[in-house]
Amino acid sequence: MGSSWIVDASQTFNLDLNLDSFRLQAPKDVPRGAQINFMGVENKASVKDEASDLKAELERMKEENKRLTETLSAMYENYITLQSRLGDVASMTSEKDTMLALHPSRKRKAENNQEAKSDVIDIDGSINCNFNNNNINNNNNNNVESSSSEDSCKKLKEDPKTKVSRVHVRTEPSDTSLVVKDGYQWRKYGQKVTRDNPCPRAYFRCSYAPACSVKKKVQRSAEDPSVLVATYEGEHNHPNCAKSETRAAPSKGASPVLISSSSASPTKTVKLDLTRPNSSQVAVVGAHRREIDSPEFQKHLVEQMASSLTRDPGFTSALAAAISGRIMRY
DNA sequence: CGACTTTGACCGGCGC
DNA sequence: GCGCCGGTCAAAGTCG
Repeated sequence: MGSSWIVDASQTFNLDLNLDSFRLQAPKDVPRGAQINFMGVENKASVKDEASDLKAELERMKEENKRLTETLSAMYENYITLQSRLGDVASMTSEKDTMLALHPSRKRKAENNQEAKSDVIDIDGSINCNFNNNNINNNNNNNVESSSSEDSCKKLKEDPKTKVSRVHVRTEPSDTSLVVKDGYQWRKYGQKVTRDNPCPRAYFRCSYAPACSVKKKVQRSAEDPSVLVATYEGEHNHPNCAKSETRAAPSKGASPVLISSSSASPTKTVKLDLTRPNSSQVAVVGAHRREIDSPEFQKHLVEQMASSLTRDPGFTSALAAAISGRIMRY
């Protein structure tokens, strides 16, 4: 009884238990009829008091619940505001990134710094970036500023034709796997803890076609562990293999809406958070209209959305409840 | 039994 | 030249 009440159901349950306990207090040797009488006469008043206390408690809890909900929504609004501000700050620091990229003598250090910075930009500012500049839609291969800072550094020695793209995926906090579902079949070949991030980085190779040289690195963001950062290197030389992917990547993986990289810009970062409704995602989609217009993308989008919904136990239970409710009504 | 994951060892590049 | 670091390899373990 000393414990706090959490949900209405538990209160009902506890109330019943309480009544049971009263019943149990009755002497066993008393005849049945007398037992009922015993309860009714001696404990009726105390049960009523108890019930009214619980009712008051319930009201208090409802009030507290309401307050907590309001606090939560206020915090969420603050979070969104901070995100947009951080995006502005990140765009201001992009000039510094470019300067660092132009001095490869400090390659490794610069790379680390830039990687950290690009995380900041991508995690919170991707939507702003996609909105406010035309880098992604701009089909200009030589636009150094449009590529990520990490890539601008590597470009100095890497094959410039190697495409590098990043996808940020928000996952459930409880989800510790490093699986990003993107419609392809991946084989993990290594995992390493890097210096700049306590979370391990997983290395994947495309296992669908042995000749496919695409590699994928997946690591949790150091700043927001709920965000998975998937870095793709190279290009698939085979069609998407979404149906066989379920075997390689079990159901627990995060499932982003895939925004494929194109030759337009060497590096492109897109974050689509399917775990919460966000009107700006529609805007991101708008920014990638050309890609989205393709039937392949639309098909994949539908598949991803369907699989996201069917994997969500909350959705399935709500669906089941809705269906059973309808059946009961009929 | 085959495909996949895990994980310690190894290798090469880079900075000092 | 040495040590650090990221990336890769490969044997052992796991799973369906």
